Amino acid sequence: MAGSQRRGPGPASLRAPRVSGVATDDLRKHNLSAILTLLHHGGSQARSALTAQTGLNRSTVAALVAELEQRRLVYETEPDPTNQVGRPSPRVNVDESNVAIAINPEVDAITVGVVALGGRVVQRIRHDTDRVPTARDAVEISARIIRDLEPYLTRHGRIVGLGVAVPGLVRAADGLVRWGPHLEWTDEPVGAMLAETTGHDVVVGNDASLAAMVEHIYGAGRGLREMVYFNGSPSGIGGGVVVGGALLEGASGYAGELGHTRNRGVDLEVRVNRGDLLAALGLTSASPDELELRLLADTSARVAKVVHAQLDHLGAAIADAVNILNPQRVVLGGFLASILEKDASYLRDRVAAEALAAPFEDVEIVPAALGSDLLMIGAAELTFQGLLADPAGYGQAAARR
Amino acid sequence: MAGSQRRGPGPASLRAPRVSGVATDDLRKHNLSAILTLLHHGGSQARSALTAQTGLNRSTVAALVAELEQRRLVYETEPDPTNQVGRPSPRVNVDESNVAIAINPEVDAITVGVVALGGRVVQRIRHDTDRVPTARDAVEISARIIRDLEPYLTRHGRIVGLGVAVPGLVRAADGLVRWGPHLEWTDEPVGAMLAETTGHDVVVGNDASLAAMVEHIYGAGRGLREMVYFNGSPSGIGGGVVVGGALLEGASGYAGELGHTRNRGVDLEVRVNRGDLLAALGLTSASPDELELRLLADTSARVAKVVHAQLDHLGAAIADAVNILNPQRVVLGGFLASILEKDASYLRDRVAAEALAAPFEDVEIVPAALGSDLLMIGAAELTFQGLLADPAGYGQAAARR
DNA sequence: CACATATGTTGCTGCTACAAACTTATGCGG
DNA sequence: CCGCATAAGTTTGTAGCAGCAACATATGTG
Repeated sequence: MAGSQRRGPGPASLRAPRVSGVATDDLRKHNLSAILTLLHHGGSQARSALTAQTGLNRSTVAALVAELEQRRLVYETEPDPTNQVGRPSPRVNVDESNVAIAINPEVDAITVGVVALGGRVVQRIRHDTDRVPTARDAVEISARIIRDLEPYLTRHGRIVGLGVAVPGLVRAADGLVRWGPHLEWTDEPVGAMLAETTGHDVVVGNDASLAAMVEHIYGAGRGLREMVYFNGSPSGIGGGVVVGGALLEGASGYAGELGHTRNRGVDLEVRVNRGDLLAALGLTSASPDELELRLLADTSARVAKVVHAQLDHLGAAIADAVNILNPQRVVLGGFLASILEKDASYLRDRVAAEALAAPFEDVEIVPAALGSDLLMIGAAELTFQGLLADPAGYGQAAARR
Repeated sequence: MAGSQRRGPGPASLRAPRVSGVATDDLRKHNLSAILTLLHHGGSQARSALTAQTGLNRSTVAALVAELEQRRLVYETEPDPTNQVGRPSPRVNVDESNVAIAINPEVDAITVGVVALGGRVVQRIRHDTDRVPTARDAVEISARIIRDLEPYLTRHGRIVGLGVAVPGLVRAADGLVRWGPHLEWTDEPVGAMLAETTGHDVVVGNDASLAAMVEHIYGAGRGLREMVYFNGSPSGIGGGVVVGGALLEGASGYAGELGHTRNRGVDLEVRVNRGDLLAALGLTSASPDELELRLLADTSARVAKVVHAQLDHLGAAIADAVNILNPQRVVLGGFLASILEKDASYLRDRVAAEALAAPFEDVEIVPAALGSDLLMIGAAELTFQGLLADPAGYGQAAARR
């Protein structure tokens, strides 16, 4: 059984030739998807809660949950003692034996994780490399780790697929890494290589976009329809945009490159960068937490000046995003969260000065809520999207092969 | 019968508390909507073409068209002589007796138009004003014109509603005009006022966003899923963004303000403006066509310099949009189309210099395709969206009242 | 212990789209 | 001019889906 290789966010089928009609079986598919997605994103809950959220009849929900249970995607347990009148409703849980394998290649390590349906990171293996890994290195290292994990995972459940979070531009159509400046990758078909080597379905996405998606689903952007995410990492500024509750992909999957907006003739990430902060603090390296602590503890004018200079540029970039996209919330991750915490009102004033009043009124600027497992969950989420979109078809397709 | 007042683009129902489940009647609604939308946007066509495009069974399409016909939204006519083997398929036409009334207030005139389902502008009345109209002026003038038109329109068909294209920021929730700098309007409830006065449903939208929508449906962005539109008018630069085939609204309806991106410390529309072009050409005023002709005929270095300076800034703004949104096409309207035609390769080079290579590869930069009726069609389109989203429910609701 | 309340369960109904069989209208080749 | 191939309309019956009503069950309250 050869794995197939899919595009970035979202299952390939949604890209298929647009046919606008909808038949009765699409209906079932949609409702199964709605329920499984509610559980995957919202966690275990009473069946009656699903009834309320979907707006479907309770007999319909019972039937749908039964089908998902039969497909080993969820299971029901005894009702919680709720101290409420009325018959208690059974709890519906996602079946965590369905897992995705997440892969995140970086300049100094390859991290491979196992993420259960529902979003819990079950396992996480970091393989440090002594040089910047080539695409082939990354594939071989991950494949080796996966080979070791696989027997255990398939004995207790099934592997839905592989998801890769890459710091670089990923072509949606086929998961080709067009350009990864820090990894020095150009046009590397990582997805195809991994599919070939491991025999699993593979999806590939941009790391910051995936982080945006995860903050949207589980973090600081939860429940919002319009959100913009900026992430500051040692290697630059990445971003992601959520529109209408879904990650913005663009025509080819490159959308969301907020770090490369040309703010005053140069890229935003040239003016706003982690290195200058470290230098101002007199450090050569620091963990994200350490940087934030030192930054908040520092009271020197020199550091304040650097932070304000960076907030000026960041503010302008946020203002542009606010004018163009009119989001409900702007979420800042990485060191951008740290400089936000350092002087939030200054940043807000800078944005206010450059954005239009009306869209500015509605926007909140907040730090990211999630920590280090963000990219593992994001890569896995990419993989789960196919299953979530068609819970019935997915199992069938796998069985038919 | 009192008219109700709705938000900007899109029918209010879609904003209702998100219920994710879908029942059988939603299915019917969706398929009726799909067929009516195909006809409204694609024009009259053979029933068999609808079958092919929807992917539905031909008996299903026959039933759906019959229902639309019974609701007087479409009618079938004799098949075209196609010179093809096989039984000819009847032509299905939108029923043009369903009309929307479009209103466009400007600094020197109020234009009211009648637009038929299908997008044809049936009538267009321009009322010049001797001063910049207040919101009340605009409402009274339009209401008077509508009162005169109404008997004729209701005798032959029905008025679906009123659509208003306003040069300013419009709050989606209730159609309030938050800020219209050139009209000098602030927080004017034009929609509510018009609904009150005329008794019709009213929807209000931003003029440039509506223009973007129309270029997307009928013009230079036809069939695309991701498109960005910049419009250059005497009063500034407006914009609109199409994402996933739908106009981007943002959290409150203000999205798409591309003219106010802060390119080098000032708004784009300060650096790129029509006045400087006229001045360079030694003109004080000119029609759009005239400006374009003079611009293309001119060979002076002075004009070339002004054009190139403007293209520099426009190029940077387009590059930002390309990096963030990764559109398939960037469409330029108004005088922006004129400076594009003047030196398209220069603009392309400017964008190339500032945008990332990958998203730049996929983008075309083209002039707008549609002319002066753009805003009439756009305002009407806004009105038709409710009908298109639920062809059955719409008629019913009106009848029930 | 009776009652109100909320939910699960069961059997039936209506709606929707589909499939199959048949019919009709056209072009084409002899 | 006729028969055949083709493509589409039409008719009739069917499968699947969600909803609904009636009944059953489990909890809290007075």
